[in-house]
Amino acid sequence: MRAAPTILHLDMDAFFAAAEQASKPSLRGKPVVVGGLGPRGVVATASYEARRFGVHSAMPMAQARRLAPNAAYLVPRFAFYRAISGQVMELLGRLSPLVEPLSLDEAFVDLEAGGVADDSASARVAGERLRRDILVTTGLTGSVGLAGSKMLAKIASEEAKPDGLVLIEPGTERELLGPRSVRIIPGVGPATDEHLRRAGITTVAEVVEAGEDELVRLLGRAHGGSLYRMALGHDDRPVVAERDAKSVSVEDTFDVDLHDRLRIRLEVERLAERCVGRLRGAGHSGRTIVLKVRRYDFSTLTRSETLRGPTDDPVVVKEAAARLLDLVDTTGGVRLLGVGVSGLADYTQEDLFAQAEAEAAAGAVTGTGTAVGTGTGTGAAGTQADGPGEAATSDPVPAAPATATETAERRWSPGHDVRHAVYGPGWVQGSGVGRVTVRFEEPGSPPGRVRTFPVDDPDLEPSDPLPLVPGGATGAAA
DNA sequence: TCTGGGGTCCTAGGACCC
DNA sequence: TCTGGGGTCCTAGGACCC
Repeated sequence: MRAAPTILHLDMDAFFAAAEQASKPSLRGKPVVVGGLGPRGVVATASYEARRFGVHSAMPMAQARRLAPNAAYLVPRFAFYRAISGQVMELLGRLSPLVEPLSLDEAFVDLEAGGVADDSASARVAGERLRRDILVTTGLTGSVGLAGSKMLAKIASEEAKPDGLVLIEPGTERELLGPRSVRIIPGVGPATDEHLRRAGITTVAEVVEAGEDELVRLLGRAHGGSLYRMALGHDDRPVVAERDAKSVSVEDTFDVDLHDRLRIRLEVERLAERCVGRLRGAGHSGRTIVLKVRRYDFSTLTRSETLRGPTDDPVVVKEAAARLLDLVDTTGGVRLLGVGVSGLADYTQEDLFAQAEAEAAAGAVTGTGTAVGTGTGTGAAGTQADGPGEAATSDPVPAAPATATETAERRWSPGHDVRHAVYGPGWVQGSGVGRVTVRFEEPGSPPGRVRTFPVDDPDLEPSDPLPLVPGGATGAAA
């Protein structure tokens, strides 16, 4: 806990939805819901207008549609959000070398390490200037929390939403937190809340009264201990700039449950390949392969296997995943499959073999003079240098063979940018029965009008997102 | 039309070792 | 010579976060 509020937490307001509204003028001031549009989709972000209808993150899309039937429903465009996020993180980097991103739209900044602030007044000035810079360069609003610890800075930014700044003066945290629900403390979710409620604890003050021993008894060593410290306002966790990834995973929920064992095996192999693609793209290898299966009744299980050494070989991961699948009963159907790799390293088992052989060979050279192929042969089998990384090697395989029209329609996802040879830039409002509807407008323009085309219209083509701010560099390499 | 996808951290039991 | 006491690794599951 610092004596000055020099830890800053930035949280962009309704980030995905706000980015879509900024890029599509006709959606400004309107309810916008971003999320999966399939039969099993959930809400990723709802604009504040949509929240007024009761729509919120993680809500099933079907429920959102019942609550807000007139909202715009869009699929997320991560490449676009990443580009904006990059601009925001760049601004944070100007404040301090110590920036800890938590997600695309959230980060901690250590203002003291950046030398920009050592007292409340200058911290507030830095925070307000940051909010202004973010608005100018991205056209979006973010909320800022300032406090003497990470936990309090995060609570402050939550209080500041939307489009605000809250500074918690060190020394005032106990009276501020005391009467609030325990849910205000990060790490207290529905389960912990219920657990505490049954023990008669609902407010932060009651957590303090209960005492550390009681909390440890209720919640366990780590959780109970940290909750007690947080309730007192004690939090000395530093802002850490770089954190190494610990696992890489890929999963798919299917529109309809899978029953066919062969199909299930095929999907597991495809997931294993995608997972390895990401693993290699990040320059990693891993020792533990994890298979995740969610069954028709939503019961979820994992099976894992740890190899003797780390690998980034798609065949090795695929075979391990297949072995793990053999351990799982899938009768009744499967709604989700996932493949992950943990125990990450930046070398592989094959590297070690190659190294060991090279050493043995080096020894053999002086020893017997009968050295066999040193390294080159095994090296080729090992690191197959620079894989294709995250290349989109596979399109989703539809459950049933697609018609040509369906294939053409898939090119036009709702919300994605397009360009028409005559009408210029616009975005897909919807598609179906062989037609695609486009609204012609762009970030700086007034709300545009809608036209409909055949899905195979040669004048219409997909395009990259346009910058949200004139001269800005938001155009994502999507 | 009930419940995504990508992560992190913790717990608990058994194996194994000293 | 009635059952010690850690430590670490592995596996499975669960809570939580965005």
